[in-house]
Amino acid sequence: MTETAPRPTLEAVAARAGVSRATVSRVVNGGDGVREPLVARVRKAVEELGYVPNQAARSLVTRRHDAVAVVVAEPETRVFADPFFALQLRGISKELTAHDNQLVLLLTEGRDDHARVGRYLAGGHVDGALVFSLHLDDPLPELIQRAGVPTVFGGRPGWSGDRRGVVYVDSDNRGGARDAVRHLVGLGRSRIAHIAGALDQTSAVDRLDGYRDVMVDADPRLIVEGDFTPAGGERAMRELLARCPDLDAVFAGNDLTASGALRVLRESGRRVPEDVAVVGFDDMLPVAEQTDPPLTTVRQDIEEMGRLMALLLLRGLDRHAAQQGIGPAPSSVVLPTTLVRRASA
Amino acid sequence: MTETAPRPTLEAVAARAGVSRATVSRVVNGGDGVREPLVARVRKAVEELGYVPNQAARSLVTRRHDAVAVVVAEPETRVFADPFFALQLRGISKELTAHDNQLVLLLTEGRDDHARVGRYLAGGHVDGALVFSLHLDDPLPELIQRAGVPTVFGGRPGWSGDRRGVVYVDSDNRGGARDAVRHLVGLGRSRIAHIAGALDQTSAVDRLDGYRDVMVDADPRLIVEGDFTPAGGERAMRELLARCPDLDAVFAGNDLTASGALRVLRESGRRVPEDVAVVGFDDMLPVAEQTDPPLTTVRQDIEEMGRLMALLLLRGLDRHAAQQGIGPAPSSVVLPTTLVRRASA
DNA sequence: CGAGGGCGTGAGAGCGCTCTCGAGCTCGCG
DNA sequence: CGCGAGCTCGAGAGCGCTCTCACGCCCTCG
Repeated sequence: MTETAPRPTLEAVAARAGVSRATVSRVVNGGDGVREPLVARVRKAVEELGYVPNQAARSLVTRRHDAVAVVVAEPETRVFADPFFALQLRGISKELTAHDNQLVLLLTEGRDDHARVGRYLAGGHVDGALVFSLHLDDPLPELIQRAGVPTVFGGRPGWSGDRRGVVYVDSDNRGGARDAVRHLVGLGRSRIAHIAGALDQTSAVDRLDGYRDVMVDADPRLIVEGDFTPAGGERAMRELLARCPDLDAVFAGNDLTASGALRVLRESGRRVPEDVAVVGFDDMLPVAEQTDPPLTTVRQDIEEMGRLMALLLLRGLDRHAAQQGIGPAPSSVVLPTTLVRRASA
Repeated sequence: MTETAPRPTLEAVAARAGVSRATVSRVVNGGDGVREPLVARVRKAVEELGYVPNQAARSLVTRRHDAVAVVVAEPETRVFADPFFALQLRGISKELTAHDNQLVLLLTEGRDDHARVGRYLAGGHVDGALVFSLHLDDPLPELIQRAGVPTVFGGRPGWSGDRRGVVYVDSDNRGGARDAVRHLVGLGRSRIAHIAGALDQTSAVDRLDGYRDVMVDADPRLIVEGDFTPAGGERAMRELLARCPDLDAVFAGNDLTASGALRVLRESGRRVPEDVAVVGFDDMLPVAEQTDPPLTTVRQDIEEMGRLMALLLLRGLDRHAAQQGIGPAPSSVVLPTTLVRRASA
């Protein structure tokens, strides 16, 4: 806790360099149209005074903030239990930093928080928003749409409203799930179970759909809804073993679920992969590599998803600033997944 | 990606309510000294126009931003591998939100980023900073000290510079470690090993000190430096078993380390806790509860640490604003830990 | 009944910046 | 040698807000 010193203004720099405020401003913002000797003088003055532009004053006139809100709807603590969120955040941070934008983090906690977030976004404090809205019934996307803030969603928003202009970045959950199940089929398995994630999330739904694409007439008893947690995986696996003791493979909705399932399989005396082959989803490294046996899983590049979200948003903002001029309107991106073979299948 | 509508200004509200800008401003900022009928009229106009104050304009004159930077120095990906960071962030977010402050997240990636962060903080874009600086040789604290931004550190900064006025929030790592080791002693164990964290972090050093407090003349071969990861725990455990096959207990630097150690112990045919008792640190729930056997560990309230950091900073800022007037200068806080007994010791 | 003291309100300056506009200069070409 | 085009630069307005200050009103007290 130290004292804040008074900071030099444009005026001060101008005086020191013997030029006008306007010229200093030009130099600070790129220096086009200013002759070299002056540029040098101004740069020197800036350096000597340790001048840093006052962002508030600048925003006041430009109406840009060079700041982006990242909204994480977090009704459950689950989001924090796995590193998913952190990785995505890192990707976002990298991209924003590269474009000199700030990251304003908004974590929501329950319904009343939504209003707060809506107000903040509508308040025009940021140029755009990156929104993680996991659940189908989430009111947040609608709120944001109404706030009129340029937005990119993380994951396909499961959302019944007006879909025009909605931009999102997602993994190819369905395709990845198909690859996983096909892999199991290729291994000669036929009684392939699926532990889904909570089905109010589009990622869980899409993975289930992918499973069904391959297992066209699957025994419905082979499908159980989990919740993307290890504990949920255990519960689901127990139920599956009770229902269908003859199952010979499990496609788990994510790696955490798979880790729980593996534990239960081991307890029950099943050998993995000999008796039951297991495939996960995510390739969450600390999890997938540390399970026993190491997990065969579907990799999605989470950090890249974050990076891309930020990139898409910034592109959109540029377009916005340029009066819809340059380039095509950004559209949603679905990233491919890859199957990573380890020992469990 | 939608259009942004033009937002109403104070002027507009004033016109609609038939009062001056000054009066509207007063109402918006609490309404003291304005008579009831006017207050009501202004409130109505605000409501009808959907007026939201322009934060940039406000900051320009008040020199407050109601925003706090959270700086996470992250030379290693480790920070993201465990939910530690996310939990702390959540605590911070809650407290900031409760005081209507925004959270600006700054993730650093390598040395060159430090300069960027320093510049940003010095730029006066935020009122204060919460800094997680894990490593002893980190230049960040010094940079920030020089930037003159009110700051609270997460974890005791291991830092050779001027310590006056440095405020931090930390767990009682040393005391917690003592409790853990005493517990093992109480269980009748005498060959108690310690897998430390990377010793360029104060938390690791403090825990090691706590271990030494109890094991005053410990066999030095019983101490191995790990790195707070499961893989590091495995490596360390192997080395310990090779060096001291007769060990009967392990105090691991954190839960992740313990999980790795448990795996190696199981491999080597040791029973836990019968042959070797194991205690961890953190009580990281998804980890500690899911190990086999469930982990006895030292709990620290991570979210509370975050909350407290934010609270301390905001208090400091108030004092700052009030010309050092009210209340005592905030000082560092060390939070107590508690031993959580499960099956592993 | 008049003077004095609040209290509530409005006028206006100014926070630090960007950006438009016009003045002055240089240069090229007829 | 003259004139217009094209640069470079400075003057000044204004972004939306807060805050000081002064003015007018009402109330109180002598």
